[in-house]
Amino acid sequence: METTNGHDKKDKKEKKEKKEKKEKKDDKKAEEADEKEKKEKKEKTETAETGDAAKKEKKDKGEEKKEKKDKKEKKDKKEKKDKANKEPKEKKDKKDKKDKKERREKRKLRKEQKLKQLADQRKKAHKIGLKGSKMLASKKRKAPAQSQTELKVLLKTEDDYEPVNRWWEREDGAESGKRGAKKWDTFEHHGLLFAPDYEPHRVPLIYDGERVELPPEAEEIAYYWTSVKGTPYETKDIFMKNFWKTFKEVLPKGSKIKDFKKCDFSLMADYREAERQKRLNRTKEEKEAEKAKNAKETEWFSYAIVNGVREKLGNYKLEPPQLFRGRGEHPKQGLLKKRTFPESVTLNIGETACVPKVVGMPGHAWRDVVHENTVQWIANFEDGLLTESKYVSFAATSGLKGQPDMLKYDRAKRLVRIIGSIRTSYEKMWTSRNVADRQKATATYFIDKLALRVGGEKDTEEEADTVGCCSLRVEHLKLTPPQTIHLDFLGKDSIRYTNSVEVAKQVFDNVQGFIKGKKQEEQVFDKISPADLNEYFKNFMEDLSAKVFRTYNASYTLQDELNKFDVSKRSQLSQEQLLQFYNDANRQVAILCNHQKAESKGHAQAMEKMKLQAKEIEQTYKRLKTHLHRLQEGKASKEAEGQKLPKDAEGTKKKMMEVKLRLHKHRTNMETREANKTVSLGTSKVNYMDPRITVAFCKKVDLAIERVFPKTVRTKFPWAMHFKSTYVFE
DNA sequence: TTAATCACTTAGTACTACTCAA
DNA sequence: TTGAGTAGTACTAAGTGATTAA
Repeated sequence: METTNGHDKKDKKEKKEKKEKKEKKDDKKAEEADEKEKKEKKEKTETAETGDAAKKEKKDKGEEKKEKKDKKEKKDKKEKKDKANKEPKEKKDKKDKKDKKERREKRKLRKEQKLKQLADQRKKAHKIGLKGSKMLASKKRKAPAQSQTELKVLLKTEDDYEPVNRWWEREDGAESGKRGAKKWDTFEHHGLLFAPDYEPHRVPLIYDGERVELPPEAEEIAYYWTSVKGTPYETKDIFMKNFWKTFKEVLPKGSKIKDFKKCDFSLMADYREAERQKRLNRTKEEKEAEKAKNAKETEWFSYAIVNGVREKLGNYKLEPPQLFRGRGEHPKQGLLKKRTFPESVTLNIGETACVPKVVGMPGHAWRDVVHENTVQWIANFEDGLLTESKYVSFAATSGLKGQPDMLKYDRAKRLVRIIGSIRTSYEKMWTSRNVADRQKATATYFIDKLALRVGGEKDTEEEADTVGCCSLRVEHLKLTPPQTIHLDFLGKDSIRYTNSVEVAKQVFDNVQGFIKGKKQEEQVFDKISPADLNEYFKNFMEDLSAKVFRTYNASYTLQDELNKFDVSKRSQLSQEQLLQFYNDANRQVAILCNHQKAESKGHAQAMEKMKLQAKEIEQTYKRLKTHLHRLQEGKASKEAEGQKLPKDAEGTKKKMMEVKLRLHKHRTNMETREANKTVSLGTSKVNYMDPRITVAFCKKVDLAIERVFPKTVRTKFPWAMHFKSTYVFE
């Protein structure tokens, strides 16, 4: 048990007294500093305003008042201090506390007054500024820009800024970023924004050549169908079948609509298109006004306050009803994803916070309200179709998302240090007598070398049939001796992965052994699951799992590619060329992780056009070359006039250089476009590559960070921006 | 021990606003 | 000035991995 002796008590008393003295001193200092700042700011502001006599008088009067006020305050303070000194210790302590509180409140009040005063001044100054500018305009416009700029600078107060939430500098960051850790003590938000009601348009459907007006319920489903017009869903069998099933269910009894093929939705589709055009044709002002109106309406919902700090939310708008657009061969695509009502929503909020009202849905109520401070969601709701619940959480720019994200890159960085021992381990294990161990080692090899996802089990009746490493089937592999494996399967989002790799001889032999005697639809790694692999990884690092390998691989590859940059040639390169170098590195990562995108509609056509343009440029160059020869032989004058060619050899040479450069630029452009036609660079940038590597590279070669990180990415990684050019991912 | 659930990250698509060359 | 192409962003589907329940 802890004990306290007399000496300790004395020490404590002394310390306490010292502390109190210090606090008093600090309070006084703070007050003085406040006053000084106030005075200075006021002086500056007022000087900047106009400087005319009337204003000065006001200022003088104001100062007089302020001085009187100051004196009074000082007098009050002195009196209190004297009085306090005379009082007994206990009373004095109480009194001190009370005084401190009072002082705090006074300071707060003064601050508010100051802010109000400054805001008033700003309003005044704005008026004066306007007046001033008009006056100046009539008087030869004497440097109006300068005086106005000054006003702007001086009139900014703390009112104009929100303190930066430097969550990455918090000492408890590493702990609070972990899953299951306490996220908040106080937590409030305004609930969710429900999707607007469907508004019937009464545009008929044409059935078998006849116009049929549908009841609102059926019209709504039919109208959703027109939203997939022009997309691949329109012609997909599962989608059509499921839509028809949904549509039939809402048709009135005895409806003559019996056959999907006889349904013509074109009038509705035209109506949708007309509405879209109407929106597109709005004037700039109309668009801006609507944007501002929407922003005002949604602002209320878009932030939460976590431990007193404002944090941006992500998907606070609930998903509107629509036909489900599952990827690949998802068995449920085309079915209706129903509207979400408050009765399907559970809110998570601080115990002492006000439970937000259900806005726009009179008579409805939240399903439940909970106070879970170990999770990062503000609400969860049942999906209107799938048997899962979805979460409403914070934006990627928030601290709550940023903290674990930052830890993710540190985890991948720690993997760099132990990857050697992991490789030694699995290379030893791949010859084990135990099949499960051999499979574990071989699967780890694929995850390590090819950055494959781990590949969990899936319910193919509810989801599309896609696979990852552990769920690979015999049909997905082809083996070519001595040691090449061809992979061809549909991965996440039904994106096709094709790759032919020369693997280690032992890996080749193992895979050959695993698939021997198995049917095409049987699993290659039938003795292991993702959980087994993750358990194995825990032997090397407490928080290592299969997905860390992808982060590690992406970051390592990026750094490796960027290291190829020859700094000695830096001065010869433009920002465009530097950007291209970076994007090439980024592309290597995207290819490794198999990040794809659909080829844009006009790609082939655009490429054809570019090829023609390239030919034209080539011809121009040839023509110039011939022209130069003729000029040198003294024959070219007539042709030069007809074709607008330069009149002398020097001019022609100069023109030739220009055309050559243009051709080079054009060809590079074509190559890049072709190389990027199905490669998506953004996914690895946002999710996989350690941002510090990019920041360091940009600083090293003097490439503007905005060229590689758009605003959203920059605000997602504020913690990475201050790293130096010497940062290394190792 | 296995399956189900929960909580989170990763992913491509669709749309809009912006940019730049013709 | 226009229109094609691109960048940026909102949206939401589809993964992973830890925890809980059976």
